[in-house]
Amino acid sequence: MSVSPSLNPHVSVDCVIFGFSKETLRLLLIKRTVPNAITELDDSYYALPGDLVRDNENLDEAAARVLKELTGLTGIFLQQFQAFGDPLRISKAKDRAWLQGVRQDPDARVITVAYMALIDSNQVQIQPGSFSKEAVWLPIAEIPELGFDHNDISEGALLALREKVQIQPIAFELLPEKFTMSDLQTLYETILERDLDKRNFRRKMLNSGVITALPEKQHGVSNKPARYYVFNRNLVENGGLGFVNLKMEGSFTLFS
Amino acid sequence: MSVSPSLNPHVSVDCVIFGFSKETLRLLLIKRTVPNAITELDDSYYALPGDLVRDNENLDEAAARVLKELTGLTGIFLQQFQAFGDPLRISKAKDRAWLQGVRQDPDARVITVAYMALIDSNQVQIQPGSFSKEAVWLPIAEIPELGFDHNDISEGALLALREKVQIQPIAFELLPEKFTMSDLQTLYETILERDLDKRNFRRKMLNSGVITALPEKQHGVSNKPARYYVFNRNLVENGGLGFVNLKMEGSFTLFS
DNA sequence: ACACTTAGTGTCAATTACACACTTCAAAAC
DNA sequence: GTTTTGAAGTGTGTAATTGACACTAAGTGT
Repeated sequence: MSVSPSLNPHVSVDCVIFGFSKETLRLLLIKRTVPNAITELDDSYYALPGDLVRDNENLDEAAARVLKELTGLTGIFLQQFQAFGDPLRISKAKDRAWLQGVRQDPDARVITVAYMALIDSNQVQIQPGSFSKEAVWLPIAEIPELGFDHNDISEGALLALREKVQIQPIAFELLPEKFTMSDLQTLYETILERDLDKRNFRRKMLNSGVITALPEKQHGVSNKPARYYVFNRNLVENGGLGFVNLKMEGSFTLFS
Repeated sequence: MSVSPSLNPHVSVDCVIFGFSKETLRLLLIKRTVPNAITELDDSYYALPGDLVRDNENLDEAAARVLKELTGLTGIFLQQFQAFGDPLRISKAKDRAWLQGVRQDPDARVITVAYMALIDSNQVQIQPGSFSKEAVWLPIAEIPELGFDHNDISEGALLALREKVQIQPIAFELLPEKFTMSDLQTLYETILERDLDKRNFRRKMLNSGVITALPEKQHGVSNKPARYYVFNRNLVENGGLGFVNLKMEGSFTLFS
């Protein structure tokens, strides 16, 4: 039945790493530098962090390794969302130049499995060296042209995030341990790209049981200090809470 | 940065093909026969249809090819849902025997991208020869031990289907062109594994606008004949309808 | 003490969800 | 041709949820 292809593809993982700071969603991107054959100056461009999957590791492990090498963090939210395997996804000149630079066959096909990661960006210290001289948090509205098909992958991740956030309480992964109700609302508004009513938001969040109020309040702010909350990680992860459903405008629900 | 693994993995696609008949959800599985070194009789076992991805095709094309070779059908609902890449996913003796039979290195790693397909099983005529001497529709409750990690993949597909059905009107893909309201309700009840109220179901389905009543009714049934309906494929695919949201027991909705 | 800024609070009307039982229609049985 | 059988089809009242909406509270800075 199956005829073996002439050359096996390479398989990589790429991580779309989301962070949230200064009221914007951001992606953690790495900078790559490649020689430009014409100008003889170096070109640089951004790409998603990723790597080939190694012999002895599974896909989740590979993605976790990439994330750890770049950020030093482990145990963070990381979820596979789509594989990308267009035979022509490596065709830009600079991508080929980069592959040559890392001594890989630039004609080899690479199939990649994309993951999305949600991290509290304040907690990250970029690890020197491993992937790139430089890594930056770029607002999603300002993402330039990336290497390979990484723009497509990033857009896919954003759509996946928007869907997931409507079904599971995962947005908390983007906030620090303690956060205010306004922080949380701003985050949701940013991800969903629409305004939410303050009072209704509070009511539903509190009724849902996914967060707990702390006795502690803000200090040193020049206005009424906000109360801090924490995410009920244990309760949610142990199935104490079901499906979270963020109803979309124009939607309708089926069945009792 | 990245060290090339000693041997590139193979990449395949596997299709979890759902059908619905006699009030049960079924999977289309193929039978594989391999020599048993000890008994010298042939062993056989079931597996998901799949194949290696070819050089010139993308992942969706590979999955569509597998589906077409097996069923002769094109243009049917087919959606990627997860990649599986455990290094030990090929370890059972019969899987290795089968790989040897098709002249592939039984030690090579295979990473697979899994798709789920929804088809009207009445419409399928299994194509002879291509994949297997035999293909069968087995009720999901009666799936035996499959090759590779195909039990895991099937379970993943079922969970994905259950989630998708709550968000998008795709269950129709499992029914014939014309169907009765009871057919539809039974299908939903089967997928969701819970009973639904007849009157509430009808009301919401009709209000949702995803189906249209035909003037035609059943003939020759020994009870009150049911009306036929069709799925509004065009309306739904052109974005005329939004998010479909099937609220789960114990769920809660967030935000206005 | 006053200005400034963000936090925090309650109600009402409209919509949606859910529970629930009888009548209608056609064929088959007698 | 009357009766039996079995699934189709229909409506209402109650409870819960949604969504719109504006003022007071609590700090800091001047």
